[in-house]
Amino acid sequence: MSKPTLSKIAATLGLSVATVSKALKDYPDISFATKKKVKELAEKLNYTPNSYAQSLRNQESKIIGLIIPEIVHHFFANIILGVVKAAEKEGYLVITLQSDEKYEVEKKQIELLLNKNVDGILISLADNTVDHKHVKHIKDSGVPVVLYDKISKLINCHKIVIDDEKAAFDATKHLIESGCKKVAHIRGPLKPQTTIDRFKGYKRALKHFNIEFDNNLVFETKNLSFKDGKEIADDIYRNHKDIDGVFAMTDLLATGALVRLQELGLSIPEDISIIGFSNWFLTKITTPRLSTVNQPGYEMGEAAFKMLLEEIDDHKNNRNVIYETVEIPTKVIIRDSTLKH
Amino acid sequence: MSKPTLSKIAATLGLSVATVSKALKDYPDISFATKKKVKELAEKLNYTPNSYAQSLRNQESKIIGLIIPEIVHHFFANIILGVVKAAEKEGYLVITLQSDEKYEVEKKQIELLLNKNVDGILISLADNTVDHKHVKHIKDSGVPVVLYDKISKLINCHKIVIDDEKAAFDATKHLIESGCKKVAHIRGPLKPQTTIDRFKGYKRALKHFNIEFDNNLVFETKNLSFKDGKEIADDIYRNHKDIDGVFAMTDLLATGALVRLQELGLSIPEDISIIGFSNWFLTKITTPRLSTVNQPGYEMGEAAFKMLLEEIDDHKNNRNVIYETVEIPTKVIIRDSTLKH
DNA sequence: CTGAAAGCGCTAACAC
DNA sequence: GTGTTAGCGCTTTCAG
Repeated sequence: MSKPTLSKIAATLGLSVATVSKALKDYPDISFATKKKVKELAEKLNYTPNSYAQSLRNQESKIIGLIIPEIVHHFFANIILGVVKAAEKEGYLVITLQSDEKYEVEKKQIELLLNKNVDGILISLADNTVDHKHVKHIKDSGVPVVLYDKISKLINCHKIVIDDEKAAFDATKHLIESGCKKVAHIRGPLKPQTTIDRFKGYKRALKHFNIEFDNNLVFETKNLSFKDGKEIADDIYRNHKDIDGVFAMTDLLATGALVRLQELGLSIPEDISIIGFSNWFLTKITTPRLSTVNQPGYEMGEAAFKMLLEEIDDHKNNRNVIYETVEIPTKVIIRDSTLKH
Repeated sequence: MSKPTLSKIAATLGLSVATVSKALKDYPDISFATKKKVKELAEKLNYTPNSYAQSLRNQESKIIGLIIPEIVHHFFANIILGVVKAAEKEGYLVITLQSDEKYEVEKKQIELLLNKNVDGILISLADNTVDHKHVKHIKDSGVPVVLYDKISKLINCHKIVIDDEKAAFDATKHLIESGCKKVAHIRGPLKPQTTIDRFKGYKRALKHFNIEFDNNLVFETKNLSFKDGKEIADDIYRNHKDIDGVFAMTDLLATGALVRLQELGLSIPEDISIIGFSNWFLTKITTPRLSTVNQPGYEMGEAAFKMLLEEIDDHKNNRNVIYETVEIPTKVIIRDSTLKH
């Protein structure tokens, strides 16, 4: 019951291995009769080419690597799905690895993937990744690489991102246009670019509506956790009664604030509007349902794979590539935690 | 800048390919001096073996396949993570594919994986999978396969499961022991085994406490959705005022019921206790926080990989295997939606 | 202690 | 139209 090979088919048919190979691939210089014979037997034996041999011969595996900071995560899981489905459509399979948001792990995993001779690598940088030698190393090895979501401007390659600044601008704009006069922002720690960009978008929206920026209305959290959201809500309730709108940098923070403010007796959105960010699953099941910004993970994954494939092809054909950064559009999703206008 | 190979190292060192290969693998019949020379040069050139060639030669790829019904799913994402991390530790990489809970897709993906000559396959059967020829085909191809979570008793292979019946028994028992007199059950559609087993566990718990089973207290839903949970809650409120405990077959159903019952003015857990199933992330952020049953995805993934690896080894060494079914223990997690006792 | 040689299964240039 | 040959890079047996 061992796997049929070209040589076995060749032997039973009294042909050469080369002829069988060509027959199966419909080379024009093989007679119709031979092709028929070969294909029939191959079919009957359930022949499939040995992929190791093909890879060795063709120097390509039709496998790509995907490094993701956190697999158990609504947004990132959507990215995985987008990549996997897009890849499958094009005959590629995906090896997924989790970097745990750690530079050291990321580095090791790049080596694993490179040693496996994958045809390309998709990677979202860990938050604490500052040095980029490891990504450089991928490029030096002649392996195409595409950065998605958390990128670095210092690396020259294709990139797939969302425009965090614009998305945050839109979210804040929605709050203001729906009637909020005093809009607070719950942000994350200083470092990652996403935090900075969303903060910038918030500020730009205020400016756009001629509202003076007030640093007392910006609340910084360490963990982006549900609990952090609740604590900020306490602070708002006690010390900033005049706040009537909150743009939180993640849905989890927003949900924490939403839950706590209601516990404290406020009505949402009548007393205070809240909008989150990411459109996580949980936004659909809060009471009231949370307005948010859709962060299109699936589409990003899809786009990232397509760009990678393009580069793989360019690479095979020795075309030189001009690196692009593609922005996937976001959209404000208005549910019930903000006022309509 | 092309990849160094054994023959390049051999050439520059004036040795044969065979010697270099053996030196790198510390064969005892190579002199220390030669080993040193070879290793130093390999190190310097950053030599890594070509994995295609190794695979072809050794007939193994150190890659396994993982077929999962739904990637964007808290429980399944945890399984992926468990598999990926356990595999990485043993030098294996994981190709992940999503079957969309469809038999046809499942079948196609098994072929993809088999054609890629993976060393083994991990698969959770789609809900609508009834025929098992495709899994049989894996075994016939001589590729180890382990079933996890959604299994079939008709297939003879290693399996990793939780004891749904016992878990449901424990959940119901907790409700009864904490004082509930009339315990309802929200269940899913008839087919999947998990639904059946959890229903059985519910019934056994009633029996264990000498409570008569009442089919009017069993609510069947089609989609296991948040909305379904809400609708059942309406039904309970209108027609079954005496129900004081609910065991829902998923956290989402439980959350729907919890939200709706509170909207209707009931206090939880004072008027009615609710317990869910799976310990999804969302259970921690409901108000009150949802009691549930922990479904250990990470551990299942880990265990599934370990079993697969064992079988891969057995297979390599021509040991014949006795198939086992391993149960990963679950645990009732008491939070605030059920009474303490 | 080292190397020659065979072979894993497939592809493609070239010869016949 | 078909076959021969070489080779992808590595491992391992066997001879020296």
